[in-house]
Amino acid sequence: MGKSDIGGHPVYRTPMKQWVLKITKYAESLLNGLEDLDWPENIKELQKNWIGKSEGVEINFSIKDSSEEPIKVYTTRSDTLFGATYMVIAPEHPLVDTIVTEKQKKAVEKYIKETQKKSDFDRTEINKDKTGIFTGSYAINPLSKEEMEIWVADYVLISYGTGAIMAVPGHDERDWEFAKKYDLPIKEVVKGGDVTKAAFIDKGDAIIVNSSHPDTLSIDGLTVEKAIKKTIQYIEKKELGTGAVNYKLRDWLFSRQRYWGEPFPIIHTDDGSETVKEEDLPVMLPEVENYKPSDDGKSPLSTIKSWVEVKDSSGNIVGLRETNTMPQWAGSCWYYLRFTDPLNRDNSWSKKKEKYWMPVDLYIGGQEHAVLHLLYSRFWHHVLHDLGLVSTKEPFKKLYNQGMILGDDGAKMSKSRGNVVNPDDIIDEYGADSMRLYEMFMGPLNKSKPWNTKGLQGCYRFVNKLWAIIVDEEGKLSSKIAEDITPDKETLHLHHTTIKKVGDDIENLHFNTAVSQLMIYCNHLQKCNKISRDLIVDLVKVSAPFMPHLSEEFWSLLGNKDSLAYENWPDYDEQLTQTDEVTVVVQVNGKLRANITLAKDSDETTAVNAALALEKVENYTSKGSIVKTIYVPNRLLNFVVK
RNA sequence: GCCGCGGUGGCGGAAUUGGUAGACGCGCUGGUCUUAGGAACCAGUAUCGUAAGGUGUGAAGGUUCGAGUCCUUUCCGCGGCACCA
Repeated sequence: MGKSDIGGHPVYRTPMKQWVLKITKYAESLLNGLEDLDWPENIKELQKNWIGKSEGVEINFSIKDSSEEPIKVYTTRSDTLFGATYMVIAPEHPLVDTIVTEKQKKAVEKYIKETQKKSDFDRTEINKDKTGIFTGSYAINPLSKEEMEIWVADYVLISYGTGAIMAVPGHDERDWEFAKKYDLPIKEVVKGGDVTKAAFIDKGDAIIVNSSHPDTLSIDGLTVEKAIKKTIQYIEKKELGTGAVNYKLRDWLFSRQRYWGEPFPIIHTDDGSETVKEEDLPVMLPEVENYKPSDDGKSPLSTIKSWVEVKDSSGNIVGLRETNTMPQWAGSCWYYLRFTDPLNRDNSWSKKKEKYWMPVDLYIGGQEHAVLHLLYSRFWHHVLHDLGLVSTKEPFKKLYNQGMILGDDGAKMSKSRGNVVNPDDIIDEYGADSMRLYEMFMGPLNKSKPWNTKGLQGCYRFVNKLWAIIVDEEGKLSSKIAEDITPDKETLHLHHTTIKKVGDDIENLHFNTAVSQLMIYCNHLQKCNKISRDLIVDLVKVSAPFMPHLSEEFWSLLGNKDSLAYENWPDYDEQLTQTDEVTVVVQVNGKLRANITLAKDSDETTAVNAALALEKVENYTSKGSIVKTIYVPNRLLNFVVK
């Protein structure tokens, strides 16, 4: 038995009445909604797997010599029905009691008791040795008409499908393992493997064998896919079962026995339960000294009599408040909606504001929320949408996962490893702008990357460099900066390229290359003796997202009263981002041999002539004859020589 | 086991999407300045080679005039799921 982390108290299982949200009703909706979202593929995949849709068929297996209702099983592989040689029902299955024979009763009861003792973890441990017990009863395979032993085993879960399976040991690894252990028959019905050695589970183009019976049907020779279709058709026609869909997604346990959490607005009365009247909402937590758990495992709220008891005007107790509280998710599932209208006292949000702001254009968050938060809030939003309370079906249009900053040893930061970097210390020493800049510069936003204080120092150096360009030693605007300067061609080119690239990179969340461009530009400006004031104005604006504090400082030094935050992004001249001379690479047989500088958009003849005039190139081309010339304007010239 | 992501210098990472691999930064080497240390600045820095030149994006093949980028096989690392019938 486990012990609690704090205090080392024993942990045990106990049945409790809880609140559950029926998220399973929205499984299909949540799955379909994923399609149009601009989310990372892996997150969509995680949600898809979490929902775990599977399509198959539910089939009734009648019990031999019994008038009891048949056992219903769920399978996705109805093509292997002829290979089903035994059945297994979960220990919790309601039919266990009625099926078990007198002779086996004791053994089965003992087995069920044992499984009850196991934790969920032990029961689902994959490498666990499978256990089970024969019930003494038999079922009839509806297609092969053969008798099948019915077993109870805890490798079948009551919570999935129908809680009962047809076992096909030839083509299912779990069933194969179980059949081997208990010496149950293994039958090959899909060709391609050796079922005496292992279950053969490939589907691909595999062909069905040993699957016909004169009184039912034959699927021999069909592919798995076709056999599935044909068997389902037959099963439905003969009313042996129906097509069915299953999801792994479970209903959502939504109550906690804690103080901190929204109370459920429910009052229990002698006649049942009712919701708190709208004018009495919200139900607030009582202010108390002690919110430690109670001794009996109930919510701490249950011990606060004055809060629990709801009285009418004459002081009679008319009901008792629900004392469970909601989990943290209750807030995180809809906070973004409240953000659209945070001061609204009458409603959670107004339709107008919701319509204006929603959906969230870009949601940046960690990958750890891939399934829980991001699935739960989608669920709430779907429900709200169905209730007509929000205007979009999906809450978050684009999702982006930022990577984690690791310790300088490349491992996740943790106190026990001693590799934690405290931002406050960094900010004290280098300033918030240097830290921000470094975090942007480290690498792609979505990648995890190790912290490196040396790298941060590089950014700190850059910040100082920029300061030195703009500010003189007395803290005034540098005398290098003047109104009447005409920038040279190179400076102008760099300037416009920088505005363009930084803007584009921000748009694409490529902050690291945006910073790099700023560095390139500043390295150049540093060498200039005179700099036009106009250029500095723009530079300060494009630096602002990366160094907001310093940029404001520069902005005010430039004589502005208002915040830089109100400025527009500067324009750039596309013409000036281009150069009129380009370097064209000359290759011979794909190997780099020389560079030539040409006027922009030169034609092929000009390029070829310029290239062949070079001795370096000529040396190679003269070794044979030029059979082909590839020219990519402004880029490359390649001679194919044979 | 299944699904997803990723392997580029000593390190973090660039590469206009098939067209000069290594931008920018760190580190390192040499230099200027300095009594010295630090800072700052200048030059160099994938690798083998004195050079000419050769080789290089985890590995092996393939497509192409040309591959970090596309295709096939394979190895390694990270994340998620895991008896879901």
